[in-house]
Amino acid sequence: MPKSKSYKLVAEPADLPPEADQAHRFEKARTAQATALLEDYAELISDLIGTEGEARPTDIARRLGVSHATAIKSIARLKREGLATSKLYRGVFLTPAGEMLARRARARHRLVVDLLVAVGVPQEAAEVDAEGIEHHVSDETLRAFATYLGRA
Amino acid sequence: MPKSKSYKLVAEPADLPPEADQAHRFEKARTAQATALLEDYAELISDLIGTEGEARPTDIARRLGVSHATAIKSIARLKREGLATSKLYRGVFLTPAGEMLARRARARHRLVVDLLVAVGVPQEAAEVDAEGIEHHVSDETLRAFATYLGRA
DNA sequence: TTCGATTTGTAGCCTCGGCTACAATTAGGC
DNA sequence: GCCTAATTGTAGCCGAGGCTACAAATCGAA
Repeated sequence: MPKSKSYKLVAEPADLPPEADQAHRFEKARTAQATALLEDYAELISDLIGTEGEARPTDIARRLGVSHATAIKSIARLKREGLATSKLYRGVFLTPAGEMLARRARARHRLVVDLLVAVGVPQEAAEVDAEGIEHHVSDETLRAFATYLGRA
Repeated sequence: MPKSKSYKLVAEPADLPPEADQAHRFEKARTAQATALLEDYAELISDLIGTEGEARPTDIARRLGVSHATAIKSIARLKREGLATSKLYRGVFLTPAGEMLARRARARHRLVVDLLVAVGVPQEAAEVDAEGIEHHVSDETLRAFATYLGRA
């Protein structure tokens, strides 16, 4: 059944079938989800090193609410991706790439919380929701948030 | 399923160590992610039935940008969860529960897009980001959005 | 009606991110 | 210094959600 012709308001890649646009959005959301966990770990490891002096797997696990085995497995993934390093039975450290990821994740997190609060979301709800939202906020949207908050 | 907080596998804050709060937030984000796919499917199926008269697996797959096999497998999960029905080689339909989920997902999606646009995010970026964000917006935050947009 | 193209479904494989159970190592109390 | 407790790491299981390849059913045209 041929559907009626739609029109696009946005240029980008010339003339794709209309549903490709939608598919592209879902794909974006999926890839964002794939990096979400890495961002959470990087941010947390950075925090722990800053406040505790070191980032130990059990602390990471407790903070994230997962078993230590899960945390260690995820840390292994961070290492595979070149974001962290660690030696056997020693703490975890971030590579420069990991630090950068953590810094950007933290900045994004704060901006999202502040934006939510600014539009009237209660602080606690903002903190909770931001945890899931932050990974899906594009740079463009982030800039708009900063502008809205008067930090352009 | 709705994110009812009536049953709690996780204790409330206040009488817990400080890091439990953080763990609780991460857990919320994880469970939200678990229902995200179901919401996307329900919303899309509802849309397709509305605009095309039927929801066929291949159309669903194309819109979501996944293989038809993946779509069919996910549809099977929707059926397991009591959100959809289908007979062999026939289209997919939503149960009342599925319809409800779709309706709420769509309303939330629109509210998120509108809120983003209202704070200055370009339309196209808002559409893209909302796809990932919508699943992590709590009812409380949603109400704040509605109030902000003057639709309280 | 028959036959090929399309659609739908099945089988099997992969990675990821949970988990428990168990093993190895380190750290602390005595 | 030694022995126990805590920590760290490993193995193996599970389900979710991707994929390809193949099989079965339906549709449509000749």
